[in-house]
Amino acid sequence: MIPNIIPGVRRLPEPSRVDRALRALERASLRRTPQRLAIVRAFVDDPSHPTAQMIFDRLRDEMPTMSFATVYNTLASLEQAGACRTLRLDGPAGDGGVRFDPNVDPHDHAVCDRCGAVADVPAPARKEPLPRVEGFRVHAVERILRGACTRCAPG
Amino acid sequence: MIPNIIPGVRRLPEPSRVDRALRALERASLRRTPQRLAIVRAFVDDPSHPTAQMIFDRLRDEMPTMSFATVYNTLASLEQAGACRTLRLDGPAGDGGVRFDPNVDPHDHAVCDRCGAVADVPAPARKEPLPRVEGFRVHAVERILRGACTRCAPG
DNA sequence: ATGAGTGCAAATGCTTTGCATCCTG
DNA sequence: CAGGATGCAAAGCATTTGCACTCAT
Repeated sequence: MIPNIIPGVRRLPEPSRVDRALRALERASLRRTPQRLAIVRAFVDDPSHPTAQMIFDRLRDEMPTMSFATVYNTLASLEQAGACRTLRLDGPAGDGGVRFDPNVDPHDHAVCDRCGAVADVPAPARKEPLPRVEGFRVHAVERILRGACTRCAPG
Repeated sequence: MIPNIIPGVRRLPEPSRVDRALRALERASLRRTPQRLAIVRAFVDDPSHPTAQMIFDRLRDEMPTMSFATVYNTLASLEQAGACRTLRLDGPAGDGGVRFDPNVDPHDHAVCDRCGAVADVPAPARKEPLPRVEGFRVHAVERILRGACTRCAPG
């Protein structure tokens, strides 16, 4: 079943996303097992940045033997394969879990400090140069936009 | 495991920081107890973004009765009082804990993907306008600079 | 038959909570 | 003496691990 999402609406499955993930699995020489396929389908088009728990819950019905460990393993594999990213963005309202983001294109995250909702925000059109930091080689910049969603702070 | 401070050297205590924290406590009508004072002194000048565990360990010697709960309580109070900030920035090398940052001035964080070290990076001089996001009211932008410290990736 | 993948349960680690006690105002 | 603060231990979670079993190559 299709769970709660916050500001975004659940997009209809885009075959391209599922395909992209499956190709990533193949590239990493990982087998296309029923469990992995189910996990991929369960979250690859979900913009709500679900936790492993949420994904696990979604799959209980259609695949009652699904194991928690398999969810974690698969998500870790997908991340290694470049088919998803992991986030930790708990703020004041955060629930402390790792969240999985099937969107691997560069983008920021808007996080509601009150309800913990997360929304993707397209990266700025003009890409800025990586900042220089002494003693560091910067590979990427991750931006979290903290605030309140209109549902929590209307008006 | 506790990653060490990377580029920064532990600064000598700046009375102003301790004072600022104590004033924040006062403003929040929180008592200046020996435990809180010790906790403040133990991390307020530490740029390594320690975890509660690290702070607790530091205090074991000078205050053997110190309780873990008190460390958490005090740090939560300090955060509420605006005297510190909490971070979760575990990446690939992250150890999963909440980290405490006594620096409440606007700044970014450089995180080493290999050893988990964290360094403060002064915010860019020219401040950019807050990005507009539909369905959100953005209060602040948090930037994490992912990369490798020169200790992990020399040259 | 070899090894990847899975499922179950137990273990781990960080954080929070409950509650009795202590202390300060 | 009332409420804030502390200390201790236990409870809660999310995540990881160990191990036996299954299945595909």
